Amino acid sequence: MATEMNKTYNPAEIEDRLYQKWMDKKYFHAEVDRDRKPFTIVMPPPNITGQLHMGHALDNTLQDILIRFKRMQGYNALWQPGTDHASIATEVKVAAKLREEGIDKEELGREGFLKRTWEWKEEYGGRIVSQLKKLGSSADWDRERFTMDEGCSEAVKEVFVRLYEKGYIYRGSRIINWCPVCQTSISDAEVEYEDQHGHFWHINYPIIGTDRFIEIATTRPETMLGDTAVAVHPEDERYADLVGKKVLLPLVNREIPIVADSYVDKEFGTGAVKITPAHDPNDFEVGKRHDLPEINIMNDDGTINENGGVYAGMDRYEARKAIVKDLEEQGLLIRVEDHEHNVGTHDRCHTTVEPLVKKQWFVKMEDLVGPAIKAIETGELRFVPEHFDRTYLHWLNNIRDWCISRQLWWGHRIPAYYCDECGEIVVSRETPDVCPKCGCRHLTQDEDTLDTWFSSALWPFSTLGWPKETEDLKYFYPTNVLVTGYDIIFFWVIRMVFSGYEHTGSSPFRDVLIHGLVRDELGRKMSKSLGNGIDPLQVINQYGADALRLTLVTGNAPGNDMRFSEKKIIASRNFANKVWNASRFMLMNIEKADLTGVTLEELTPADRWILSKANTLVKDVTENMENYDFGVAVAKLYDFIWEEFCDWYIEMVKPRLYNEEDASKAAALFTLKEVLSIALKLLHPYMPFITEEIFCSLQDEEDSIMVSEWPVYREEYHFEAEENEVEAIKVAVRNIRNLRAEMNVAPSRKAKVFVVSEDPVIRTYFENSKVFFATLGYASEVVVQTDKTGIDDDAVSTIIPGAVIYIPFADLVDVEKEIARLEKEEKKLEGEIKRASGMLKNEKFVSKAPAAKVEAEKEKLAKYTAMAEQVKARLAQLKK
RNA sequence: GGAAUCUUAGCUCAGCUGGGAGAGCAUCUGCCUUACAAGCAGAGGGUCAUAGGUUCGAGCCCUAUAGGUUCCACCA
Repeated sequence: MATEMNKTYNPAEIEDRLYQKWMDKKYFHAEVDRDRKPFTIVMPPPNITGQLHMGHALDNTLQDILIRFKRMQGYNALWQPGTDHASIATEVKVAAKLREEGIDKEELGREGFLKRTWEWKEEYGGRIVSQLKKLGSSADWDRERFTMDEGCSEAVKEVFVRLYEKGYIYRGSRIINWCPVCQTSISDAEVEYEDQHGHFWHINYPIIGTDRFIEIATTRPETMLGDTAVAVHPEDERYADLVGKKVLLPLVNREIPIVADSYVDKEFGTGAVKITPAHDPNDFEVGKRHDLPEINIMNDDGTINENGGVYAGMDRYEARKAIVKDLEEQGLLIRVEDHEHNVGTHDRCHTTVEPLVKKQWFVKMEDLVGPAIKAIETGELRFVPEHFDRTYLHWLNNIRDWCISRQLWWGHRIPAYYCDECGEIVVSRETPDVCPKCGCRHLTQDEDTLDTWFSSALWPFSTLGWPKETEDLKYFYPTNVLVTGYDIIFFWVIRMVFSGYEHTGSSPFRDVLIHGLVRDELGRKMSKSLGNGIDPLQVINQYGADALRLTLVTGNAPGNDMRFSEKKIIASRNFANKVWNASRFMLMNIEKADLTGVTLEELTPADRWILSKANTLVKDVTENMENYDFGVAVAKLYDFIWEEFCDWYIEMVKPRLYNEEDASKAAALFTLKEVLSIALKLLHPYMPFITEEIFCSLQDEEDSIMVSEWPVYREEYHFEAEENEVEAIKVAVRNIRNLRAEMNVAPSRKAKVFVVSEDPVIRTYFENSKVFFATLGYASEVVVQTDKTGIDDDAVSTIIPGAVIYIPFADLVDVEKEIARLEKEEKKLEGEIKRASGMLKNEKFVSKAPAAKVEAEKEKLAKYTAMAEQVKARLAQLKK
């Protein structure tokens, strides 16, 4: 395989093949194993209507990174996948499809509609799953679940009955948010507020028994049809004498009272408010306080009903126009102002929501939420980044009862039955045959279904078998971490947490890793309407899943939004190619080599240096990954692989590999293989495909990198002295390159390099490194000596700590330029000296700073002082 | 109205418990050096939003201000 490797990495050739291999080998599958520690993540179930978008790609990449990391660390790692039935989204989609076929949902009937929806689910529900696979997701697909499968449905029923029996679920007439288009109630969380231009209509209501009027102002004149009072503030002198009087509601000619209620803001509008208890949440409360009738004037589709008199049958906006016109004709409309206001809309269809009084099912939240609040204090639940616990707590502390019934067909039908004879409500796991109260056999099940999130709330345990006490549940639950976006904390995270405590006695997960949104290049949200969405599948096809994954994690800190762009993808693709070529280089050289029996004693300082660096990398990457700092971890990996390993180590090693006589060739190959293998393993969670492909060509004995052992820090790989040694050589090489570049010396022009040092340790460094120092420093010969014997006075030079390096370029030297270069160096050193000595002269620094810090500064000062002296001496010589 | 968060190189962003400002892209100079031109070597570029404070020492901690983003609440 080695010699067949392409010059550039081609992901399309390998990704599907490797994914199939992983599936065939069951690497993603986890079984209960009491001898191993579990590590569990539940996948936020994507909607069956969904198409993979960048948000999914980010969310699932993060989870896959974690699960692959933990799996390699030896945990029994389970990533539990599945899909969500997405009640409204799916129902709307299927209804639309039926309409295209000329079929009306209502005519088809509930049963027929559900049959068609299940068929639709079978056909399209798996689409998002196959897309997640393209991304490389190592979820346990054998355990794939669906929120409406048998087990999850049983869990839902169980929870409903239990909560009902404990008094947490009740049915009542309350003001709820109604979507006239979807024709269902929705919860507060599903209402999205939008700024809209509107008007403020000032209307005169005539006061009965006088010739006076009271002026009210409204943004929704059509609701006056349902007015049952006018309210003023109790301390408003302007209206004090009017409280208790009655007004004649215009157009409707209903007598309604003027009441005093502190809800009214004296300063706002006219200080008098029309009260429509059936169509406004605040008015509803006022109505309750003053015992006002609730007059519903609207049908479910947003048209005016029979209570609206002549306006009956009109759409709510038509009625508004008509009413304004009629008021104007009667001279009751005083003026119209422009008005900016926030209007609640349905988050699915963006229709303006209509507050209506309806009989619905609710979950009483106050007591249920207690443990979820406490979980933050006790640390049983932790947000990453931490500040999201404030968002979470704020919502919990202000929570209102959760409206859970939906007037939809696709979903879990509410397990409540009504007796046709006596009206008794029976909530039961089984369909009851007889009414427990009157004994008749005429019971009808509630027509409504439950909010989609009611079942999602149970996802972490329903997928593991709850309410049965399964082995899976006992072993894999509670799960370790939940990965999700901040946009879903209210909908989902909170509801899972209180459900977990209520039904299983513990938080469903310990950590919640929050990520941000993937935005477009200009920082805008990716959306269908803007058409600025980038299709992850297209990116995968063009650049590979690994490049996509890498792009999504680089430079991305937890909780922060990121911008996605073609440029970033290309950078990631280039890195993949870099890794590919480094491996190609290795494989081209390793073929004939026999590495058995190579010991650490045989390694050169360069080998030990890179091994030691790799060892540190293992520690850094592991630590950062444990803290969910994937962006930091991957940056360290990137830098190590590209700079240290490719640009330095591989270049250092080339002379040894190209020389058949070199006795340390095997040591070099051993090191290359060892370091590359470590780096690939660390990189695998981020870039699973390319690392697997290379690893398999590298290792014969192991099946797959994804089940290989995660590297650990090894004391025997720690070589501090060699690290210092090679770093010193790197400084020398860099100085020489810089010097040559500034003098415009072509790389092809080699020159003799003299290293002059009185320090025997430094001299040994260069003796040890001659083999690569020569090539990296473009030297025809490297001479290490203790003094300047035999070096031309006008050789160019560069000063490094402990040594001066001379390169005789007789014909090239421009003394003026050389002096200028050295003076620049001198100035730089003097700056350093000033800084260090300044700190050391500060008594407070010396007495208060940690001793190690003070010591380090002293050493630096000595080093720079010595170097500055060398520079000065050299300058004096040149200026002679 | 309340809250969170951000403001660091031309652009996009890192910067871990406070201890000499980083990366990628872009720019400029050289290189087709037998792993890679999707590459190599070198260079330039930042009063870390502003003003105070704490500290021996602040990009990092505290306070205020300005601007951006987001969330929550909402006056009819």
